[in-house]
Amino acid sequence: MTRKQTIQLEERHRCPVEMTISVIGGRWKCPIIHHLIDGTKRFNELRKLIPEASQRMLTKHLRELESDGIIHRKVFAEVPPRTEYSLTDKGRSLESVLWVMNDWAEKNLNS
Amino acid sequence: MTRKQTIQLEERHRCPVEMTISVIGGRWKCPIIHHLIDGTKRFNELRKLIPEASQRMLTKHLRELESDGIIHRKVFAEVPPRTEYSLTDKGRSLESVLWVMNDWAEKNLNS
DNA sequence: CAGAATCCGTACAGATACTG
DNA sequence: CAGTATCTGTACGGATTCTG
Repeated sequence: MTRKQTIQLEERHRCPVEMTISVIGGRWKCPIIHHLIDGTKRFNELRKLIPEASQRMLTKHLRELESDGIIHRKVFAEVPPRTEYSLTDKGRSLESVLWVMNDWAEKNLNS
Repeated sequence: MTRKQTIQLEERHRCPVEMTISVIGGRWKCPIIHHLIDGTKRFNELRKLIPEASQRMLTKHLRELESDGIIHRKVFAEVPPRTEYSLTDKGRSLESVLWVMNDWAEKNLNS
C-alpha cells in the first residue's frame, strides 16, 4: 500500500469535527443554509440572495449539501423548469451548531 | 437590530460562522488543537502525533493558529532550539465549540 | 429557468533539500 | 531541533458559453 493510499484511507475516518467542517465548510454553504432556514427557495432566488457566488459554485455547493443530506432538491417537470431547495431535518439540526459558532466568533473575533 | 439582521449585514463581509470556520477549518488545525488540549507540546512532538501532515503544512497551520490568537508559541533561545506550543485562553474557549460540532457529527453522520 | 460544459488562473498542498 | 526555501502538482473558484 502506497503512502498516498494510506493517507486517503485515513481521510475517510477523519475526526467528527472535521467531518462537520467538511459539510458546512464550503464558501457558500453557510449563506445557502442561512437563507433556506427562512424557507424554501428556488435556484434563481438563491442566486439573487447570494449574488457574489458564481452560478457554477452555487450549483456545486447545492449538490454537495444535497448529497450530504442537508438540503432537499425538488425538481418540477415543467416548462420552464422549476427547482425548489429546502432544508432536511438534518439540515435544520445544524442550526444550533451554527449558532454556537456564531456566538463564539462574536465573542472572540471582535476584530 | 434583530439577530437575523445582524447576520445578514455581516454576511456581506463574512458571517461569524464563516469566520469561525476560517479559524479552525485548516486540514491540520483540529488535530493540532486537539493534541494541545492535552497539554503543551514541542514541534517534533506534534509531528509525531500528526505524522500525515507534512512539516511545511504543520508549520503553516501553527503560524495561522498563532496569528489568530488560538495558540501560544514560546521559543527558547537554546542550542538545540526548543519551541513549545500551548493553547491560549481563546484557544481553550474553542473546546466547547468543537464538542458541539463533534456531537452533531456523531449523531448525524453515522455513515 | 436551471443548469452543464469548457477554459483558465490562482491558491493550496506535498516532496525534497538546506540551515542557524 | 525547528524550522526555510524551492519546485511542482492539484484542486478550487471564476468567467463564459451553450442547452433542454
